[in-house]
Amino acid sequence: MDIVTGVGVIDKAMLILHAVADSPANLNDLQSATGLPRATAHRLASALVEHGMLRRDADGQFALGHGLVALGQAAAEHFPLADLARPVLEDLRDQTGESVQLFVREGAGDGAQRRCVLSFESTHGLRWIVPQGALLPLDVGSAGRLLSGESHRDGWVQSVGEREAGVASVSAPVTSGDGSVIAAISVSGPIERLSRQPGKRFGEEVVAAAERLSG
Amino acid sequence: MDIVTGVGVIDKAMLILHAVADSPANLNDLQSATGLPRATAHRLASALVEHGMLRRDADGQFALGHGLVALGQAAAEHFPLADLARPVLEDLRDQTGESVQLFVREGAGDGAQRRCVLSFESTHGLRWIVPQGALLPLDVGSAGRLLSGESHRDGWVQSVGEREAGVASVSAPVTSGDGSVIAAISVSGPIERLSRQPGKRFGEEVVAAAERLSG
DNA sequence: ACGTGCTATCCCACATTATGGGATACTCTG
DNA sequence: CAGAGTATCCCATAATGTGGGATAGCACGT
Repeated sequence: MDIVTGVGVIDKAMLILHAVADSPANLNDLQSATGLPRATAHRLASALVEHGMLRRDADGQFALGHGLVALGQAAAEHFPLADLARPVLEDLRDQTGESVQLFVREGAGDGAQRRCVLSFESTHGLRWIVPQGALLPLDVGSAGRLLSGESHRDGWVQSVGEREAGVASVSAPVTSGDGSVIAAISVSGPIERLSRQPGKRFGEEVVAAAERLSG
Repeated sequence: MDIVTGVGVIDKAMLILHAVADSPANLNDLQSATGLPRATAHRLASALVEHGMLRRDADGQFALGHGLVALGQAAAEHFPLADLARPVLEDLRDQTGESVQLFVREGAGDGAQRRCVLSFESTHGLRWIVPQGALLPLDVGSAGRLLSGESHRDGWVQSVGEREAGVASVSAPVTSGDGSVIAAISVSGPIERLSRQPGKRFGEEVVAAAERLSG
């Protein structure tokens, strides 16, 4: 087995999925991308094909399968927040002209992270992009600190050049009926435009958007 | 182990995913839906949560995870045919007023099936619905027989009450540059509207749509 | 407050399951 | 036809996942 022992089949299967996620891959690509032995990679990939998580494309390469898009759709349907948030975020993006995102906390305890569920890009030429589905750390960035429980005096939290140099952001919490934070809305862009006090600049707008969603 | 021995971890994981796909489920639901022992279901589900394929919702229930929507999106991006087909199918639906679908063959040899990649519903009150992502048999239904290699003299294949009583359909092949069949476009609806010769009624339209996509 | 029924989570000896090195079968290309 | 680059198959080995049961946590009703 690999140097790292104690990894389960599911972990290996996920390695394969993510290796294929970027672009279709043949067995050799899989092997080098995952570090798995050929036979193992082949067996797992074949099993995933059987279940529609992967497919063989015209060239015989492994690509993400159609079962995955079906499951992905189902997943989106079972998460109504994203649908509700779409128009709100779009409005916010138009108001501010900057990139806006919706983050949710994901994972337990120490390994917790935040996931960008929704992302609309700034209309400016110089724009800061967070891809949908991206996983970001929980301890840096305004939305991250917000989701990790940091208090927000004015309804928002800001950060300047914290997670990424040159990027500033303001975030506000989306709360459920009982007041618990279930998500965070974030406006982010270059410091040059957001200034060193992004909260002053866009705090009100972000909070308003977050409140439209809360409840 | 279960009565059915020889099933792999991945198969069990997929059981769990599909059990959750319909609606969020707690551990007991999972247990009865999958037939897996509690401990096993719990361990696998937890592993899937770690990888973002599942998540714990507000009630602690297992639901489809955000990682899944990200992968699903990526999968859709890597399958350009679906995007190209969208406007074509929409036009076809408007022309015919009936439900239209795009099918691709999936799986090898004996266990081959067809997957509905795209589905637009008829505007009629009485409509025949094939959900996106659905897996259908390859040996019945016009699109099924088409994808399993049946010849199509007039450019289309029809079926009447074959897979489902009361439902008729016409399908035409989408071919790649070298003439091989890579997908099938299908118009289907109640026999009352499509008649017992759906090919005569909508054959031309389906073939035209399929040709717009081919190549 | 206490018991009761429900659930999620953890533990550990066991053997079923996945493993992976290597042999084989394909499929192009020159 | 030789040769390189593939995918696929095989099978002895042991590492992995298993699952019965024990524990912990939670919510409700008496």
